[in-house]
Amino acid sequence: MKATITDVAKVAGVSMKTVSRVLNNEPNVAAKTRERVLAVATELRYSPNLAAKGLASSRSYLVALVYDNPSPYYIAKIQSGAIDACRKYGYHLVPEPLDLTDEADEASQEEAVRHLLHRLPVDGVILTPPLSDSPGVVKALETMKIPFVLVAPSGRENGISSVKMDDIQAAQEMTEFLIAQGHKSIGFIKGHIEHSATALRYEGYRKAMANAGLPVGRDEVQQGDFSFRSGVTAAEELLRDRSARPTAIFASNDDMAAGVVSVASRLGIAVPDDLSVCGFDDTPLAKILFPQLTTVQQPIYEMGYQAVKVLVDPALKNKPASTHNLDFKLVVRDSALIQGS
Amino acid sequence: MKATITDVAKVAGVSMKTVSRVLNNEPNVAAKTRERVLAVATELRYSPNLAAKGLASSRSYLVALVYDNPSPYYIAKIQSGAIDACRKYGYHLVPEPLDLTDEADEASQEEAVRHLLHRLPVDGVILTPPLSDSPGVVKALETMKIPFVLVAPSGRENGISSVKMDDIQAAQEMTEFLIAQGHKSIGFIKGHIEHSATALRYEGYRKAMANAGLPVGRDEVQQGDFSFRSGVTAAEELLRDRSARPTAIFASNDDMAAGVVSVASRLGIAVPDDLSVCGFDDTPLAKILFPQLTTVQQPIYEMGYQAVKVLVDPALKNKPASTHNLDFKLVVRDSALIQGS
DNA sequence: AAATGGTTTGACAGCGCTGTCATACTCGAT
DNA sequence: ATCGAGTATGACAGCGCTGTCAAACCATTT
Repeated sequence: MKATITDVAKVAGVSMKTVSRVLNNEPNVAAKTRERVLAVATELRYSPNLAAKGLASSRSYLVALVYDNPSPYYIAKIQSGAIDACRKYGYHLVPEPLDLTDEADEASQEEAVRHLLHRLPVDGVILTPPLSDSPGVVKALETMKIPFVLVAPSGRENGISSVKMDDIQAAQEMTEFLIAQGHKSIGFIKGHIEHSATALRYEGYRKAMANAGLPVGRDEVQQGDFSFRSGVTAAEELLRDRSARPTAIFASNDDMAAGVVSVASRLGIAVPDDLSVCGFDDTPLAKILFPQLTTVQQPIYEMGYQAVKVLVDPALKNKPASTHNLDFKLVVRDSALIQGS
Repeated sequence: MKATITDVAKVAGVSMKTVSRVLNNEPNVAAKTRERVLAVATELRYSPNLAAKGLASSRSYLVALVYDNPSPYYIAKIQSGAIDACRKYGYHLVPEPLDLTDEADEASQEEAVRHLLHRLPVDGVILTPPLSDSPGVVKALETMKIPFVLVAPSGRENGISSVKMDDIQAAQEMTEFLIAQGHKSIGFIKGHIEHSATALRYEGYRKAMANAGLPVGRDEVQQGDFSFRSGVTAAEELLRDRSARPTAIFASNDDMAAGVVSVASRLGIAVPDDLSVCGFDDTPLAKILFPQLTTVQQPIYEMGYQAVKVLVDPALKNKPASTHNLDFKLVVRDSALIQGS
């Protein structure tokens, strides 16, 4: 049924070891031999047994994606990128949700991770936010000596590899875009206090406003929590004063931007004619909404892909920790259209 | 660092095999011995090496979730249920997206699956829609003799295990709910022609209408394709005639229902006062929309959980193929509220 | 006391592969 | 022709575990 290395070796008339060398692209094999082995392997439909490989080389060819993220959309995209990368390198991805809500203190978080990874010996771990900011989780991985990568961590952890996006820069560019449209009074809705992106996006907004010499009034910035409902509340506040309301609102995620749009339509404020609205994240919602949302597209898929690469690519593996900054993209749609176009 | 069975055996003063027996809950071990071994195992923080176990027993303790589904939300939920079940049974879940868009004919689909599963020897495969209706994929699994379960297949495949939900019944109950609200003219928007659920949901609608003795006018049923846009188009058609429009619209998924709601608000038709709207699926969108959508909640998580159970639970494994019908739930929200409440 | 049948235990091989190390082979320089 | 320094190949053990089968043990029954 399923061919083994021994079978291939026999048919090709070489030793198992040589077959192994060919299959793993090791050097020191004559071109002719390599060719022959390869031919036999495909003919016999040979495919390696991961368990045996793993046992012999004490590697598992498995990468764990550890997450504790409320957004299935975000995880799905990361996962999608990670799986594609895994396939390229002959690895497999094992998603491991980790519920830390019950583990308040650092020590028990550490224990939870340890327990999780004890069962499955993986060659690497990808930590997604908010886990990438959890000291307990990071510590567990360090003591277990399992290589890991942080996805979108907030701080500038040194000595740890990470893949991230420049939230500050993105928020800044989005704000600059609005300013370039002629807006002078731009409302901002902040995200959940505990989420690391919140501060970064706000900083980008402030920077852009400051650079343009535009004052930011106290009432122009509202606290939200990334939920639709908080967007509604914030928008009501922002749009309360008919005479002095902002001409644009930048919500720091799409859900809240959707809240803004819904309030605007209830109040009879036309978007984008009377009010431009921007979101952040480019969730599926952004395209479903009417009008469609101008937003920032994060390189989520790419982060997943890159994370795996950092872990398993022989060229990057075992190298000193590296930080990979991936590019975002401003997606301009109807909710904050270019004026006069 | 990591203890092996040999270590445990030595410390406990028994043979490796006995330790193995204890750890796998095999019978014929003296209670006292079992206890001692267990104690040593925990003391040594022993945890089995999956690769070695797999190699020796020619099992992998891995279950593949094979999908080709455009909806990340659906997959995420299935996956979540499947992972939880895997954890319970000591297995792990490996998601395997399978892009069949390039493989038109059955034979090449078969080959694609074979290739996919050739690399990773899994103990079972979960097929999600629309793959659960693909003859090529099913055939590949059959010839490879890999146990598999179908999630929400359309037909009544015999000899194959499946977990499903009764779409007909659900659509029927939703329609009956609307009828009970006093609606006599209920519009229906069908889903994508190629999707198996489309016909089932439509059938449920027709049944309910027929049972209530309500005629279904030609204009009352529109063809959609599960997209927001198609919901918009269908709603425009349904609501075109001001005088003879339906008082309720049942869209066969939430995205299309969202389309209906947006058209209604554009036309100044109040939901639910002038028009009740229902969806199907209970996607996150349903709660974000204003008004929130009355819809059908599918047991997606449960299907994932049950699927793994069928595959790995010793009590169900190797048993004749079984079909598991899981319960749906009508979620009544503002878009089709109970009258007068 | 011997025979019976069941329970408990262990010795050992081997799953399919890779790491290690020894051997054989190649070729340019002497 | 001879040597040395690679380059190419193979023999073999062993990764950590389980399946098989035989041995030892126990409590009955004759």
